[in-house]
Amino acid sequence: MQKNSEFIDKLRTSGLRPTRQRLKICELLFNRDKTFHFTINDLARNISEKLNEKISLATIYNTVHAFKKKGYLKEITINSDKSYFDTNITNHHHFYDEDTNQLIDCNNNEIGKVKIKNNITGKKINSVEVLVRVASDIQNQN
Amino acid sequence: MQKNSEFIDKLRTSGLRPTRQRLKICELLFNRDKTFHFTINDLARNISEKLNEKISLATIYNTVHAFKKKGYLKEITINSDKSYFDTNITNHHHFYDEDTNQLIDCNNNEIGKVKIKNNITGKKINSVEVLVRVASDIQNQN
DNA sequence: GTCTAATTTATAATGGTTCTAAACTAATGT
DNA sequence: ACATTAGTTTAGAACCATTATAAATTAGAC
Repeated sequence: MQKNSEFIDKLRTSGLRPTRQRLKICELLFNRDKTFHFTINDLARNISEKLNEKISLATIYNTVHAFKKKGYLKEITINSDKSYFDTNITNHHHFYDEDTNQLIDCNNNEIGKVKIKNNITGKKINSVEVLVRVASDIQNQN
Repeated sequence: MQKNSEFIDKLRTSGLRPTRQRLKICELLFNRDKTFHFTINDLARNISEKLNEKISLATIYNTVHAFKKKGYLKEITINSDKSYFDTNITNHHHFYDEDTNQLIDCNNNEIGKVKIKNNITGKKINSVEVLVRVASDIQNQN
């Protein structure tokens, strides 16, 4: 839960002007008890349903990408045509339910720490992401 | 290294007719010492350079997807606009070099076995994929 | 060879994302 | 308060990777 003035500070300190549109999107994304996953499409739908004012699709794309760049969102790519944004920016992993297309955060202790024994010479590790794909126990259909 | 007759069998046993186009693509993809990663674009370029005959882009898409569906290829999605296919269909993980856009297989012992302590009730695990993003040690540029 | 269903093909259509350039607005200085 | 400037928003066009279409071709079976 964050207040409007906190969003203004947050945006300003990261070099983004706190515009009306960005603040509305902040409220929708960050003024919550729990973090969540969304697609651009989800967000656009949410905005047009919940808000009295319209925000241009271009602005939605711009804002989400700006927030990602500033580290307020993480992108989780499932496959070439399904990409989610995550308001949980801590290091964590995911289950992906292939039946329901649901992306589910792993709790602290559901996945043990991934041990990287040898990294590529001269490179530093930016992230380690585990994606566990699950589906109904019944025989997989093709 | 596989022979043409082996590809014919492989295709036939999986219910795919061994057409001239599919066999050519099999040769390019599977007639190698080492497995590798490619994008559809890479493959299309490869075909137009190395082959005397033209294969329609639609056929390339169809074939790659058919091969994936039959389990002869795995798809590795890096982000919303970068997706690779992998001729290594064994369980393994990847490094992704964000400087060079190179996808690199992890050797057997570079990443320890990922421990899944709690799975989602009633679901079976289809795959566990780890992607380690690396980049030059020098300060990350935005 | 004949038949049928699968496959290939060129091309059109699709649709999500990015680009454009004009209008608007936040921030700063006067 | 006003003027200026650079950043932002906007609608709509453009882009482009992928998929759909429907006609031509081909593999497999008889």
